[in-house]
Amino acid sequence: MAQAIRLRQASSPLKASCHTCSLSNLCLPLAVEENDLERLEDIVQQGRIFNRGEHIFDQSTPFRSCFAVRSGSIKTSIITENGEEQVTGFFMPGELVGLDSMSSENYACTAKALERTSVCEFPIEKLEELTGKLPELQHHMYHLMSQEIQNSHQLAMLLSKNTAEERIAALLLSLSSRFQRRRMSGTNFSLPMARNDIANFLGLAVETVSRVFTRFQNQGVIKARGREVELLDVEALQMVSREFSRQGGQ
Amino acid sequence: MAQAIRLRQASSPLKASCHTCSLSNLCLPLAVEENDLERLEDIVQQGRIFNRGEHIFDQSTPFRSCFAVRSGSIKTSIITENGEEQVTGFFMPGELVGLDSMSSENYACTAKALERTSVCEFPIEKLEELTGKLPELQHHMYHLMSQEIQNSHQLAMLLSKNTAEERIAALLLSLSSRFQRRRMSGTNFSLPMARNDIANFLGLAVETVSRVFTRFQNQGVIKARGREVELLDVEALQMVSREFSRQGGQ
DNA sequence: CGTTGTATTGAATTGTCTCAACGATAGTGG
DNA sequence: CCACTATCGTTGAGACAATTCAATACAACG
Repeated sequence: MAQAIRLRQASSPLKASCHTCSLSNLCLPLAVEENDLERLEDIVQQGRIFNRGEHIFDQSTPFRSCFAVRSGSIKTSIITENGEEQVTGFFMPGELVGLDSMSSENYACTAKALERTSVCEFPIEKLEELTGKLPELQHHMYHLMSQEIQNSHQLAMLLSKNTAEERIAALLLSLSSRFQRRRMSGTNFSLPMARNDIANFLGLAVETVSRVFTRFQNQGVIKARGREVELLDVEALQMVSREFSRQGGQ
Repeated sequence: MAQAIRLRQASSPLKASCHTCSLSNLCLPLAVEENDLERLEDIVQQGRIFNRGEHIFDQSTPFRSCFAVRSGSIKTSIITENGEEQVTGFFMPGELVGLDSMSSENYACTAKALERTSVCEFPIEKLEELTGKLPELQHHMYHLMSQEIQNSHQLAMLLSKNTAEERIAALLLSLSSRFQRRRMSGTNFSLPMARNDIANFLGLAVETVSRVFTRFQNQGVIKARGREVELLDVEALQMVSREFSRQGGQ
């Protein structure tokens, strides 16, 4: 008892304030009734900070928690038997990382901070227990996981049918809309990831990514300097990204 | 009351017998305690049969149910804005279709029977309700969805980094192991899908698929006649499928 | 001011696609 | 049972997008 009180007090300063979190409309709290929010907050460990390059978790280590990005950004990747890396996703604030590991004892991928990043941790047993009690939350979990499947299908589609230009246009637009969701500029942002990661993620050579960037720039569609990107002609990008199958019919 | 009894009686002959189903070790019953199995059986609609080419459900129609394949096989695909088709998966007996639609009002893809196919239907509201009551079942749902995410990542990887030969070898091995799971021959089976579907799924041209098949055949790795396939040298296929990155190192 | 990692640019190579023709197979109706 | 037709699968030759290899430019950092 006394211990319970002590714990509660001790964790109080660290305890999540989903109530006040600006991302609550994107993250798990979205699904939770105001009066149940405390129960979610009770299981969250909040405020862990990772520096650029640090691992949030590692492939093949015991799967314990899912993580919500609070600020910064994360890349997930799989290391194959050959030692090759495959980037499987980029995660921005409000997005949940680790859903692909819920089928195994160990993490299915490695999550790495692309910049100084703060996360909220949801221990999986507690989360599962809670979703069993809160149907809305369970529904939301299904929703998120399903979304992840769809995203991955979209990616597979992009990789199997689209040209380098189309893939990069699609990525830029995806990032753009994700920035916008957070009420940041959708046309003027800085890429959290290196060219290398983009290339890997999109199944291209780094050189190709570079070439496409400059090609877009020459066409006046974007302005790029290193990681700093400005989308000058969003419509053109949209054209490009869905303009496969039709030949040249701009 | 009387109605309840009537319903129970009426549905009795159609009611699922997960108890006796040979696929219960792959499907949802896997996660359910013996004494809870009835509750799962209560929500299942079993025994719907579809002929080759018939749609189990259609993209953009209201999402109502997930389906477990009982016999036969299913392909799922997305139709893009351009009218292009993208095959997103093949489903064999014991596997669950529709998980990618749980984030939306409507089905995210179309499911089509590749041959005469029998399915069990799980209405989604009832399923969600039940998973809220049976933690093991909830866990299993998370497991399946997570698996689906991983599969899709694997596919993305295959599409982005591997050659035509590697992709096809991987597909053949995947099918092989899925046949084996059902205690069927893993080296001698007939492909449920057309070359066209294989090509679409793997992001290749039909011609390329054809060429690789004959190449494998000339190398004595497989024997193929139409959809009938025999894997003559499984190890060679395994070599091929994971032998990217290393150059020429047979 | 080198050093290291990251990004860009160029030239040559190649795997896969496209286009096109042909063969095989299955289903249909006379 | 045999054409007839449609669909599916195979094979060949040329084109092209992206890769690979190689060199250079740029930025951050101790």
